Amino acid sequence: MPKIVDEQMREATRQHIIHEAAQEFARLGFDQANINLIAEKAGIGKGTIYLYFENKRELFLAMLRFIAQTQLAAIRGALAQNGDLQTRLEQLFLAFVRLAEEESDSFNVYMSALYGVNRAFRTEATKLLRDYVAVIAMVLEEAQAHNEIHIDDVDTTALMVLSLTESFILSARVLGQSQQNLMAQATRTAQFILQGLGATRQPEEV
Amino acid sequence: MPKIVDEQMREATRQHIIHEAAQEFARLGFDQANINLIAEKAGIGKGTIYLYFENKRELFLAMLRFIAQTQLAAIRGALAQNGDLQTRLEQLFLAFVRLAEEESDSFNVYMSALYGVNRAFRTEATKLLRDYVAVIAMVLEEAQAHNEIHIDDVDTTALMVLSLTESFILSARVLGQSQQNLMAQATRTAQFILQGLGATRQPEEV
Amino acid sequence: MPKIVDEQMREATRQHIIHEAAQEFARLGFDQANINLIAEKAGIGKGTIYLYFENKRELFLAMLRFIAQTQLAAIRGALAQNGDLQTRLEQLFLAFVRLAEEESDSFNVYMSALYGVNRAFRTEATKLLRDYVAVIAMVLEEAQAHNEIHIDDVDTTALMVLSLTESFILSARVLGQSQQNLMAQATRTAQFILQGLGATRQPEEV
Amino acid sequence: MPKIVDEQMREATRQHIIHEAAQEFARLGFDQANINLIAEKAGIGKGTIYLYFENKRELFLAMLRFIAQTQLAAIRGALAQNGDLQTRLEQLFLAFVRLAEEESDSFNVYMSALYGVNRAFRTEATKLLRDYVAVIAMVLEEAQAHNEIHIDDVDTTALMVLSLTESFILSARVLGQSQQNLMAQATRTAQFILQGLGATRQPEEV
DNA sequence: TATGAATGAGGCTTCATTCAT
DNA sequence: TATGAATGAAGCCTCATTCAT
Repeated sequence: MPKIVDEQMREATRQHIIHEAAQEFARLGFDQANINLIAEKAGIGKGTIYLYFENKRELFLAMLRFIAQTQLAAIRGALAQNGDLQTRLEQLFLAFVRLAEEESDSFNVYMSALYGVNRAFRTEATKLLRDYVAVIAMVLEEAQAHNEIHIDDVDTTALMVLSLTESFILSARVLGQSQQNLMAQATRTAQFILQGLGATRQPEEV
Repeated sequence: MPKIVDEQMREATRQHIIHEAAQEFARLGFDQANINLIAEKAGIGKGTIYLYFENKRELFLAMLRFIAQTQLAAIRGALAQNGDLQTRLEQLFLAFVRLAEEESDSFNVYMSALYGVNRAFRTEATKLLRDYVAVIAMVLEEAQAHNEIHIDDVDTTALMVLSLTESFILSARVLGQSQQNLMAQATRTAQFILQGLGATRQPEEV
Repeated sequence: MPKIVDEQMREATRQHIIHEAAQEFARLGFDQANINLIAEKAGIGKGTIYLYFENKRELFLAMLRFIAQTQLAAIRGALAQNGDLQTRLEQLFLAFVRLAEEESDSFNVYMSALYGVNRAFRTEATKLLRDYVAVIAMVLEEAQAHNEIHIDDVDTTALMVLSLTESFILSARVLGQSQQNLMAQATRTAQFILQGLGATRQPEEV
Repeated sequence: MPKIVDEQMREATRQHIIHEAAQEFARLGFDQANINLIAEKAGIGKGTIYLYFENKRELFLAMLRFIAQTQLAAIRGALAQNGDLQTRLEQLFLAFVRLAEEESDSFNVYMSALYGVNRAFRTEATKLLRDYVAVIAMVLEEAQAHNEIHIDDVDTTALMVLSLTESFILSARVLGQSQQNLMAQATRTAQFILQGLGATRQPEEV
């Protein structure tokens, strides 16, 4: 069945292009990134890229969707583990720190899309933001079911948790803090959030 | 002394160009914005812009610096008023909401620069971020002097406060929440922060 | 002998490609026509077309030759019937009207080639023009043998007859006249030509 | 008043570009013609051409309109002179021969547009065809007023006259006849047409 | 000082053609 | 023989920047 092999090859090439594209887009942004250079770095011909993506914009969106999947999977993985809310919030924080560091290209591209001016990209990036909020909301509801906390508006609170986590890391990176430094803040930030939520049983009081 | 008058005229024109540039840059981003169109909207010749700014990039940076000054002034103004920490944090929050709404062009441009990929712009935008942190740190230290709170690392905490505030607003806007909705969150967010900080006297307990 | 069957198959495929090519070339012209699309419409692979034709240009020329054969056969058929010159000129006119209508793709392609700018194509198209003139010259000579007319320069006159017939139809089509309208002009145009030739016995005087 | 000088300069440049464009379009056709080469031949920068014409297509159309004006003026001039119908038809014929020879670029471009496949161009070229027919129809009506001829459908007859004249010349050129040869056919073709029209007083009978 | 016509580098995209399977 | 994925030359067009006026 060469069909399946071909299909696998095609998908592999697609992923490869997306990977190279992410590097270029992260380095230069959408407009300054050069399709020809992406093709060259991917080791394929200029025209070949158009066999996989309709145009530059679609390549960017495909890359964005791929990044979103990857990042969401990482976050879901971090929150999947059992533990009390404090632990899970720490995991969330650490997962974001890791993403920002290890997938910094993706992270940058994603943030650019989210807070940048291109509406088409923002729409796509926003989907991931919603997914993040949903995942965190679910964690909060579980904590609530276990009487760890009591909150009125779960979604807004989830947004607050996400914002704090993400933006804290982003700002810290912009200000030049090391990954080491950042990770050390995990417990503290989780405490901050828990206390902010008025957790019924605050960890350090146990 | 026509020299001074000329100098005033020149500065006025400069500000005018920056103002029009901000609109275009906010609308389209750095790359998609068109220098010729900015000149046209500013009512000056295409070449004239280069008598005020070396090139497109310098125009963008000049605009960024202007925005930074304006925004920082707004934030300083909000925090200048007397009151307890809760009140001041609410003011900080409200000031950001207003900025995001009333100076949305500037706000967008600034966020793009901060989280975007162009290093030159990020460097400039980061300066504002540092200034923000410094202002908030000062407020926190005052509150500490008044025994309202006790915190170890003032700078990190200030960053946390800023991150939460700014990112919360940014995310809420991306998710489509109205200014009304946002403003209603001021008290709640301030409480969240205060509790997170482990404030010695939590407002609702009074 | 599978050899012959193969040869027939090959020729059939060739004709099929030419047929589809004619539609595309007629619709879009040589440059805008897309080889890949022609292959697709012909139900064969992109590469296969190059097993039958050296390149796009040769495909176009082959198509042109095929069209020329078809059209010349139609004209010969129209003029083969017995009758006086008036009748035969009417038949000639009607044959062109039919060609322009029923084989409009071919007709368009042919006219484009003849009056277009590509020298290679014009050369090929000119061959058909010469054949047309030759066929009409023969008819004129027969009429002369029957004392229907007397003309000095048979070739030039034949060219005149062809020009008038063909161009009249072409112009009428360009101006949007219907096939019905055009066909009604057959007798009149034939008379016009005959009178123009100074026919010894003009039909309407009989 | 630099405005007028500038306006004249601008128009001169425009005409110059059109002139160079006509050569390239006549030589290679619309698709094969190269905008960059046209600019180079016109002695201007690549981008400059777009200050005068929106895009390649508009340049082609502008050129077509210019050609149409020029050709129609030539034809009108030829028919403006007094004289009987025979003389005027000869002048028409000679005018077309001259156009085909002296303005062969324009003539080719025009014919390509008229009989080619690009609809947009055909529409524009058709306008000239209508103008031609109108001018000839006017001449025929004058002749009719002078009792030189009697015709029922002036427009159709005018189309016939135009078709014969134009196509005869076109075909003769395609077949390689010299301008000398062609011009010698003027009287003969005019007679052919007059007789075809059933002129009341045929020249050779006088 | 102010202008805007002119420039040309640069980039996305198309598509005829090739070639490994 | 048939295929279609891959190629890369080629070209239209944009726009930041220059410079003569």
